Amino acid sequence: MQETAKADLLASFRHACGQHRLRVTPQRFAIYRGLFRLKTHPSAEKVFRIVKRRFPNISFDTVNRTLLSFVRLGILEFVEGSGNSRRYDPNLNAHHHLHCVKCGAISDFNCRAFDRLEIPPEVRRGFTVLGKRVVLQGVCSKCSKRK
Amino acid sequence: MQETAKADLLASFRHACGQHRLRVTPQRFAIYRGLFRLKTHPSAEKVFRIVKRRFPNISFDTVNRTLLSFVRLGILEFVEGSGNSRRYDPNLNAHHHLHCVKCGAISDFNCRAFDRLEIPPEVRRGFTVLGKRVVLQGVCSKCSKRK
DNA sequence: CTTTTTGCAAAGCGTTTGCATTGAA
DNA sequence: TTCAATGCAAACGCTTTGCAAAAAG
Repeated sequence: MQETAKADLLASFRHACGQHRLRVTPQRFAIYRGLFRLKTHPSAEKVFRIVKRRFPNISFDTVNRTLLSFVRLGILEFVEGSGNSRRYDPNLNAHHHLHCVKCGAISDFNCRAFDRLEIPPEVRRGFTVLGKRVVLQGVCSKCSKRK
Repeated sequence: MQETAKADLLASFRHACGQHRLRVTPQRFAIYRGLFRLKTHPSAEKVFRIVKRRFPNISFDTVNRTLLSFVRLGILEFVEGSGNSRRYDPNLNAHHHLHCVKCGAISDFNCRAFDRLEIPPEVRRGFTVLGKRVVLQGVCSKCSKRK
């Protein structure tokens, strides 16, 4: 069962790489696998720590460069963050974000009404829209409690 | 006319500072004035260059620290940006953002329908909403032309 | 007079680059 | 065998911190 899942993942990874003339390396696949286990919006550092557990010799630079490549491939997206380090989002389905202004946490929420938003035609003139998201700024429950 | 505008701006600046026990210094006022001349989403570096034209001795650190203070005061907001340096937004009215994924430019657009979006009650449970914005990712006209 | 703020310098942190070595195709 | 990818180290850019001197209240 687990093995089948892994084989499927590898197949789809090979497919994605093939389309973009990217070589299939064990490091890249380890990063790819690691990403789909995460339900968060990790920084490169975070992905590095996760992948390092299974692949102790991997270097931070490889992780960083691979993440940038994956964005180009469309496997990942950058996430708008007002903080220090760049954050990535492996969830390509329609969803929306909550930004905690205190701790910097980014979490997802779903809302069908938001998904259906129509972009005004004037905006489309002069700007090619690739993605659409509602971002709510505020204070998360952890930070509210911490007072 | 210009002088009146400046006096009004100073009065409102004094008011904002008074409410937060922040001292009124010429540097801070110069930064405050500079911000309201800008229609963009500047980085600290950009604000520094603008303010330095009228206040040549000001240091970058003062600008940087002042911007952070202003965010605490509510004069400014952080802007979600997927890039390198932190960006600020002096426009506190309801508006929405276009992010160019190529050059990192952030521009505003207005849309009454977006302004009126109702936030789902389940989201409000557990998250105190302070701001709401639609963010569109895409390619700006300059980058489209540049091919 | 007291306390905050400024300006400068240094430290810190994340990201990017250059290059020799390794490994995929 | 070729050329891209890796790992390492150094460079870089932006942000933050510490501190003495200057300025605000």
